[in-house]
Amino acid sequence: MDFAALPTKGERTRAHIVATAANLFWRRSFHGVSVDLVADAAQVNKATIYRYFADKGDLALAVVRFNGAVTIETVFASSFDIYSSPQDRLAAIFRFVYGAHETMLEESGDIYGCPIVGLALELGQDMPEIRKEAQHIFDQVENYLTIIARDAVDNNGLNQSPEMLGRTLTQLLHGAFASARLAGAPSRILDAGNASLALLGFADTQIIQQERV
Amino acid sequence: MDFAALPTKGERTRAHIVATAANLFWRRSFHGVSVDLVADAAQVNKATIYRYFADKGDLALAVVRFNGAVTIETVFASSFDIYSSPQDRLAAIFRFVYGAHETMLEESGDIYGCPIVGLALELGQDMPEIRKEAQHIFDQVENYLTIIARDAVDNNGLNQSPEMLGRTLTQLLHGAFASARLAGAPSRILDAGNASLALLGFADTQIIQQERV
Amino acid sequence: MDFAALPTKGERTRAHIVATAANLFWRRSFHGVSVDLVADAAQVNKATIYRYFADKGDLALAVVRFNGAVTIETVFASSFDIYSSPQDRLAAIFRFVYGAHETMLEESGDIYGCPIVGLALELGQDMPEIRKEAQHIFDQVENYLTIIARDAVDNNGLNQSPEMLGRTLTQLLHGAFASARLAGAPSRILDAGNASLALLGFADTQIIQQERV
Amino acid sequence: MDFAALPTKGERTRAHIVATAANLFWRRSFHGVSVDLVADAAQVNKATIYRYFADKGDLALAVVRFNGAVTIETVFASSFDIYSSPQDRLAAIFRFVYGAHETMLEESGDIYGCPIVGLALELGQDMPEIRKEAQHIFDQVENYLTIIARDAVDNNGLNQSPEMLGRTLTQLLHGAFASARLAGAPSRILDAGNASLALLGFADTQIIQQERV
DNA sequence: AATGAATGAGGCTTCATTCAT
DNA sequence: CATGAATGAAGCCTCATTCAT
Repeated sequence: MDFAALPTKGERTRAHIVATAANLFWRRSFHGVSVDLVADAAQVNKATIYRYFADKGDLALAVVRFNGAVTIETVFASSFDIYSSPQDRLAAIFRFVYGAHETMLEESGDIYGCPIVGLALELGQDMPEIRKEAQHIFDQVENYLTIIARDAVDNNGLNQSPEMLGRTLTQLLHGAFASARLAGAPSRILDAGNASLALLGFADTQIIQQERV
Repeated sequence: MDFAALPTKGERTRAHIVATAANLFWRRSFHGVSVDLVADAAQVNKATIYRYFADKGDLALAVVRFNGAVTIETVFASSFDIYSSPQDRLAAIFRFVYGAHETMLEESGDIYGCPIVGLALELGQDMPEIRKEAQHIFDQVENYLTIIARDAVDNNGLNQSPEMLGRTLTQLLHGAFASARLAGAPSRILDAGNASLALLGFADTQIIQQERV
Repeated sequence: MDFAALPTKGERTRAHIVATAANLFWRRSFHGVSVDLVADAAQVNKATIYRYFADKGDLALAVVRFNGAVTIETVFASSFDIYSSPQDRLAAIFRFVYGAHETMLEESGDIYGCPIVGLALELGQDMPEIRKEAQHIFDQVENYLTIIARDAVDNNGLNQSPEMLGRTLTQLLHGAFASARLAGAPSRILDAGNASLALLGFADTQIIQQERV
Repeated sequence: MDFAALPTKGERTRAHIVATAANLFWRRSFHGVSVDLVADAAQVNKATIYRYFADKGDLALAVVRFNGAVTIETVFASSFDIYSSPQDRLAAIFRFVYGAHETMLEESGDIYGCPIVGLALELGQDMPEIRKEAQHIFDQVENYLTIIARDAVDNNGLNQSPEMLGRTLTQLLHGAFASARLAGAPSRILDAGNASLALLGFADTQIIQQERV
């Protein structure tokens, strides 16, 4: 994510375009954003975009990969780095997602749903690679959540398979995004987070919004 | 849904256009389907579409309403009509959704996700009415699921609020669609269904695919 | 060519587009003319062009067919209708081509070569249909010229095969267009015409420019 | 044509670009080849091309000159060097052209027409210099063929002017290229060659394909 | 109630060309 | 001498929409 650190100027330009497009596609969908608009927003000539991406779909694929990398890194890996108990990790993950939604709502007055699923739904039919990529990302997510589930099963002596619990947690996370977007309410993320904790036997733990500056 | 029963020819034409568009938008997204294509598929002149709908967005709104009505009627109301116990009702709902996914996969080789959420995600930004409508539909869904949760809480003596459980069930259902679509696997619906049953304390009950003709 | 006689309005529009494009492609080559320009020249919206032609190449194909039909009809068939002796027919053909070149030069200050060969050379590689069509047209031309050759062989007792003579006449006609275009001189058409007559044993006959109004 | 012999590296680079472009323009026409493609094919940076040529048209002009020089040298001058009788010279010229067509067909599965006329037809309108250059080249060709015609007239006592015969031979050569390209048949070159010999009174001589390795 | 025909705007992509290194 | 990077203009095509019948 540290563009300035990228070796060549070209790679920096490319990364800048991807980040710009990621933001736009997230807010307005793939078809709602023209290549012209991406170029304008990135302050780059349209032809420059085509120097780095074969076509608009190729850009979308790069965006999905970018979104996936950012998500895994900043949400999951970092929660695992900071915390070690399953309840802390899970709470951290949902706290992060919730915080992002709060910020989103404040800054742009709206809530946009999961940027990976959004693109995958819109383009999945025409671009199988995009769906493959999204699937791959959520396999990773499920892996993280399954680890949490396994630790919870061990700690709390649940008699459910960690794998199934991991899958359920993943689906709940999907549902959290969808319902937050439809209702326009970040609190739906908290609902899903608390339900997830309850599911793993941490009924006492509640996700509480951190103070944000 | 029984078009032939509609009084005037105009109403039948209109309903036919909506049903055709619903199918196309579902499979290929809103922007992936041109008005020309809808006209061709419905075997209707393009100008006829504009006789019944102010613009393409208006058609999309009608499609969302249509999808909502069909879903509530054929999935939720009908499950409630046939069954009375919470576990039977829940199982029936998921069995229906699962069956629809199996059929979808067989007939078109792919799985398309929730048609209501799909349109809401794609158009939510530009057409608030559509998101409102989708929200309204899922409020009804949540109502149905909350009733089931309440009965389960009563039956099984759970110490969770039916409202929160209803919400969680709704989110799990959202997640079921998303994950089935990404993975291309109808079994994800069964996973969510069984998790839902477990959540309500019906760990013994399993949703099993009915014989289909 | 009588557009007003075409049954439907659509067919007239289509024919008008083809005729306009034929003229432009002839003067400025296929790639030298944009679809926008064709639309402007035909006083038709660009989208209207795409209502009648799948793409620009499809329009070029229609143009080649049009050019072929016009050529066969106005040059060859009509010369055969009016005259019956081989030398009269051949002279009429070349007189017509020569006259067209003179007019061209007067009206636009330049000479454009054969519109069929021009398009075939430029597009033959990417559009085999176009070359096929051009080949078909010149097969017809060769047929006409072979008939003339056969009659000449009979009349003048030449000991060459009419088929080979027909082919040579066809090649000379090709060369006449090329050399007239390169030199910017209509007289090259007369040269080829007189050489053709000589070839068939009509050394006395000379093609003379008719008085033109 | 011996690039390695060129004094400076720059001249070699330039010559290499011209030769590469000549080949591409020949096969795919001027507008069908982008500067990018020329750069790729020549394994040279695009900016390097603009170091040696003012613009793409300038490159085309260089290509026409190159084609002309190669043609005159390898086909006409060399035939005149090797042979002295008119029929041998003419036969050698057509044999060469025919052989080139056979090779072309074998190596690339297609036949491309005269590269000089092709460019002149496509660009003649926008670039008068190119047409001038092409005209100049074919004046030289006509000179060579007129010399052959003159010798034939002397030898065979024909009562036609060598100049007119030279012109006819030139036009037949043009027609040979055009008809070979349209029909995709190298044999059309032989047809024109034999017709040319017959025209000069060498009815007995036939051009026969040489054994090629 | 329905249709064939037409349109303006805009989308995606590519091109020839130049700049800075 | 050569290159990686960038750009403005233009090209082809499609879309949603309307008109006249």
